[in-house]
Amino acid sequence: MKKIFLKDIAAELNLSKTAVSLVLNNRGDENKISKETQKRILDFAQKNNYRPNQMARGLSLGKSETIGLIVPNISDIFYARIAHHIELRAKTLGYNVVFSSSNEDAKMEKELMYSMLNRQVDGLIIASTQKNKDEILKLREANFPFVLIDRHYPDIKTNYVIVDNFGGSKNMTQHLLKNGRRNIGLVSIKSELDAILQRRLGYETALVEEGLEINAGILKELDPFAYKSEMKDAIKDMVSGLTGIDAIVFTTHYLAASGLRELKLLDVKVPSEVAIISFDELGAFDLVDPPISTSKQPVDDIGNLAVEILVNDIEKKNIKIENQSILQTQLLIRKSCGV
Amino acid sequence: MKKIFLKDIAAELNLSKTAVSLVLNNRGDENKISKETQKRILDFAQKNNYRPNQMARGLSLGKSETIGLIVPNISDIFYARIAHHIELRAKTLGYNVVFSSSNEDAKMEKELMYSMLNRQVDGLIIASTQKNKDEILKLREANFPFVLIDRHYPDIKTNYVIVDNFGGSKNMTQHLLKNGRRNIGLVSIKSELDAILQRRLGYETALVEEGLEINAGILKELDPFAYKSEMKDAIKDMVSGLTGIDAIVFTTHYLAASGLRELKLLDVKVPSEVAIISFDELGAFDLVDPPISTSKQPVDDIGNLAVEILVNDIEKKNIKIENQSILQTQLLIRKSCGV
DNA sequence: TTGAAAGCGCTAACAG
DNA sequence: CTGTTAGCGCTTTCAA
Repeated sequence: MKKIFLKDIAAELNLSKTAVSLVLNNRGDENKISKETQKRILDFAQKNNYRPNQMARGLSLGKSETIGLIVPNISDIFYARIAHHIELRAKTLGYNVVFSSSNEDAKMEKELMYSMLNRQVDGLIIASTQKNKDEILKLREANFPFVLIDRHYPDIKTNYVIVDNFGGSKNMTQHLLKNGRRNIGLVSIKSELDAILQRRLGYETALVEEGLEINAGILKELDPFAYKSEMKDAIKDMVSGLTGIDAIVFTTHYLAASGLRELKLLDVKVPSEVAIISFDELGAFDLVDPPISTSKQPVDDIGNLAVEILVNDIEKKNIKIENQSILQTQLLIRKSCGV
Repeated sequence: MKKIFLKDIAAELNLSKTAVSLVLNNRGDENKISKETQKRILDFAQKNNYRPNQMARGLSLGKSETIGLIVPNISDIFYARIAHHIELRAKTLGYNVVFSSSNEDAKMEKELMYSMLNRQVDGLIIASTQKNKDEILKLREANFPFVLIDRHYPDIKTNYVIVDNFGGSKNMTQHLLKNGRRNIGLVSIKSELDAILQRRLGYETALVEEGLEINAGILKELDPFAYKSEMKDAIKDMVSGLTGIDAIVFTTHYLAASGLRELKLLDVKVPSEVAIISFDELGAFDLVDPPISTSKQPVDDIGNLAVEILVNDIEKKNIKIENQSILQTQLLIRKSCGV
């Protein structure tokens, strides 16, 4: 089965490339090409398994019908799930998706953005490092369609789909308070990410509204690339007699998983001695010992919405209106909270 | 910052497009273009942030420097991890990757293959549904570079990177036997996938070699799309007085997770009453109650190897030699086995 | 060393 | 209704 081109089918059928192209792009009627001719073309193309060269098509059209997706790490189940929904939605709308992981590295992210632009993606969905303000601004200036997910730039007007990190985190903390925990610690990562700041703020706000104090001893911020090794000391420190916390809020699922490992190693009883709760979850959080409570993020909505907003921008070109969605998280209470 | 093209920089510098193109592709020396001219070009390109249009380049070159990845489901942590490693390795070798999920659907998979071919990917990495033999054969005939991962077609000679499903599964089962379990059940999915068959075979072989019998009561094969709802009965059946199994081998991580859920609901003590072990694992299997033993797959090696083999084929074009790797799994023993 | 020109495969005015 | 023609942006012979 050898490759067949547009011109081949034109030649074979004694027609012009134009006619064939038109028909194959469903513009036959519109250009008043006889039903009969159309059928001949379609049949022939079908029978010979004609497959247009998308590079040629893209070059000519100035678009690729491809969406670029940049996430910190595709092997993080959270982003993998989002990617899946993005892919599904994109497919139904006629778009492919190329993805890349930035590894939280600003320079890499910038590279990826340009690499994808070079490849003529029609739009970009980015879970940003939040360290490439200039590049994001450039995209905006250039009127290039893009939507930020999970992480946005609070002081730039862009499309974005994020979750209510503040609210979700506050909820989690309030739940612990409601259940009698008074000495609640936070384990987070050192980060400028707004999402992370908001989660911390939600936590702090809940405490403050309850008239409780926050001090360094109960607020740990670990190096995002060394949290596993730093976790032990952090946990040890928190559960020691000095601070003696009775609950911990973790701002990400991997922190919660890692934290629980250390708690077990230290033989701290969860939840009787220390309750824990996590922002976002891993697939098996309900099976863990004890099952971990969580503020669950609506990954499907994030993915679907992002694609819809993006494709709308790509096709309608009404990029002027920023489309900003803040989705709610869902509080799932499990045994790790002690209730 | 407006877009700049090859011809712009040629015009600006009073050179020909050829010269500029040559230099930009590192073929300046080879074509004896003066160092000075080269520097002028490079500097100008750099300063003006020249970005070649990859569609044009690809069209001209007949290749895209893009690898297509087709997996059953990118949100399965197993494939997400592989994807991550594929992406990393591909990037270092100068390739991008487009991915899509087939959802285990043969027709979809075929669609995706062609869609990617249309987009002129230079090669394909496929974790196949194993239901598209004809298409795979066509790829082979066409001498198109591709490598199968995770699942291969046992009766077709192709490149592939898979794991030793039989051995891994046999190991798991033998471990249970060694620890005194005599009535070991299997929970798998109804599937023609060789990987799944091999896992079952490994289990059966271990039993048979021990002189034990296999009967329908201890061998459950669930519908891959309805395993969650079917799991309850399967488990109930196995632990009932009639069959009274004392251990279960799960052939996938999601089956293990789901099975453990049901065991808990039925108040079956793991591992004292029933030990469990899983082929492949979820991120939190060590935190689960009890921590689940597993045959861990080397996702990094799978990804890296696949890319290396593929790129080698793409670039060296020595597609004649099939490169077939069967990697070993790693048995991780945790509490769910009772030791 | 350099440049003109053809061509990759497809689309889209425009003229007939 | 159909065909001619001119690109899309880049690479690459081939001749100068």
